[in-house]
Amino acid sequence: MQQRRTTAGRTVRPASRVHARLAAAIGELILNGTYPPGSLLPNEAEWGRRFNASRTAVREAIKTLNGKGLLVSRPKIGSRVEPRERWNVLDRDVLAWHRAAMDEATFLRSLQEVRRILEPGVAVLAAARRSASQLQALESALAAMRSAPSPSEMVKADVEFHLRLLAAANNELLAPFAIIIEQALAAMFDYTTRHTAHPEVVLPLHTHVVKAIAAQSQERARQAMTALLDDTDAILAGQRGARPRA
Amino acid sequence: MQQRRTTAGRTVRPASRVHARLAAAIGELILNGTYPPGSLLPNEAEWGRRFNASRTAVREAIKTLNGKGLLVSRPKIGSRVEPRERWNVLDRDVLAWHRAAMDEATFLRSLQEVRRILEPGVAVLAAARRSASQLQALESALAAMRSAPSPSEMVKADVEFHLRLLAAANNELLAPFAIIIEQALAAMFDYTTRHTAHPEVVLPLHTHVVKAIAAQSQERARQAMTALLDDTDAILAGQRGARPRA
DNA sequence: GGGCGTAGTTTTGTAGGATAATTGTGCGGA
DNA sequence: TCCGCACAATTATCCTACAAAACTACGCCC
Repeated sequence: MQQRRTTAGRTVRPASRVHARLAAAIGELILNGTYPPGSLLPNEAEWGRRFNASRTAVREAIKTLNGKGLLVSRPKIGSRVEPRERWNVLDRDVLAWHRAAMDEATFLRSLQEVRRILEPGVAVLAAARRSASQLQALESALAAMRSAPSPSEMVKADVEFHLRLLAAANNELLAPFAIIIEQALAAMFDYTTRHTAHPEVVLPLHTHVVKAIAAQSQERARQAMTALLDDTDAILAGQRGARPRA
Repeated sequence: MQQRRTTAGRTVRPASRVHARLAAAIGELILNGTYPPGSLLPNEAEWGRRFNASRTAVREAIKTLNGKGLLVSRPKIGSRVEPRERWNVLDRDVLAWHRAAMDEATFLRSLQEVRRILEPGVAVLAAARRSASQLQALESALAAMRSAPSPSEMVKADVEFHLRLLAAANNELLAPFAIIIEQALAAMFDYTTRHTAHPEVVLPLHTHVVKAIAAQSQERARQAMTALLDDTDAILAGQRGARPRA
C-alpha cells in the first residue's frame, strides 16, 4: 500500500476508496471459507494493522458487508459471519466474490439452474403484460443479435435480449435476477467457445420466444424459452461439442 | 432524539446504533420516492444536521445503503440514487422499506407472482435432489402445521415448510428467496383473515407436495406445488371469501 | 458454600476536527 | 470556439477520545 509524506510530515495514504478494497478483501475471505458462517472476525484494530488502514476505513468496509448481509456486528462481541441463507448472493459484488471462490463449472451450473426455474415463468409474465415498447425493445435486441459482427458482440446482444425480457415481465422484484443472467452468459462465454458459435440454432430459438410474446401466447412463450434453455444446457453438458477453454 | 450531558459537559447521544436508524430513515426516503433514482442526496453534513448525528454515523449509514445497491457515492458529486434495477430488492431491509412505501395489495401481488414462478421449479429440484434428512425436515414441518394450536403458529409452520423446501433444492443461489416467502406469508396473514382459516384445504395440498418429493417424482412435485399456489392466488383474488382487514 | 449483584475489561459505536483526493465549474487565453 | 487551469464543493481518510454493551470474574451476602 503506497504511502507518501505531507508537508506536515504525517504519513498518509491516497484517499482512493480504501474501504472498497477492504470490503472486497474481507468479503472474499468470507466467501472462500476462511471465516465460515458463525465464526468471529478479527476485531477492527486487527484489520487496520493487517491492511495498514485506519479504523474508520475498516468500519466503513464492515458496514458495507453488513449491508450485504454477510455480517452482523455487536459491541463487545465483534463481527460475526451470518449463516449463508442471509447472504445477498444476488448482489453484484457478492456474486463476483462467490465466483472467485468456487469452481467455475459448478458456479455456472448453479446459475443455469436458476435460469431454468426462472426464465420460463418470466416469459409467461412478459407474454401477458409486455407493453408495445417493451416488445419493440425485445425485437431490436434480437435484430442486434442477428447482425452482430463478432462473437463478443453477439453475447452482448444476447444479454441485452434476456434483460429486456426480464423488464417486460413488469415485476420489479425480479430485477435482482438480471445479475444472474449477465453472469451466466458471461461465464458461458468464458467457459465454452462453442456457445456463441452456433447462431444458426440460437437465433431461431430466440425468434420463437419473441413471436410468442408478440402474440401474447403465454404457453408458447414458456415452451419457447424452455427450448432455448434446453439448448444452453446441452452445451453445458458437453453434448454439442462444447470444449472448455483453459 | 434524546440527549444528555456528560460530566465534561459535552452534549452527546446514546451510542445505540444511530447509523442503523439513519440507514433505515434514508432507505425509506429513497424507496418511497422522495429521492428518485438518479437524484442527488443532501450532503453528509446536511443529514447530520437533520438527524442530529455526527458525520461518522451518517457515513456509516450511507455505506450500508451503498452495500445494498441503493446508492453510489463519489467525491465532489455526492451520493446519487442508483437506478431501481441495481437495488437489492431481495435484501431483508430493502424489502421491508419497500413494503412500507407501497400499497399493501400491490406488494402482496408482486410477491405472490414471484412465488408462482419460483416454487414449482424449486419443488422439481427438491424432488430430484433432496437428501433423506431434508425430506424428514419437510415432513416434520408438515406435522407442525397439522398440530398447530393457533393460526399464527400455523403460519409459522407454513413458513418453515416452504423454507425447508427451498433448502432441499440444494442450490444456494436460491437462498435469497427465503425472504420473499417469509414476507409473502406474513403479508397474507396480515391482509386476509381467511388465509389460515382453512387447514382442511391447505393441509392436503402440502401433503401432496411432500409425497411427490418423497417419491422423487419431479412432475408430480411441480403439479402439487402449482395447485398449492393456485389456492393462495384464489384467496388473494378474493374468490374464496377473503376479507381485507382494513 | 452457593447464588447474585457489581465492577472490570474488551470491543464496537459515536463524536468531532483536520487534511487529502476527486471532479464539476467557470474563467481566461490561444 | 475550444482547451486548460484555478477554484470550490464534497466525499475519503485519518486520528483521538469517550460512550455503550456484553461477557468475565470477583466479592459480598445469605
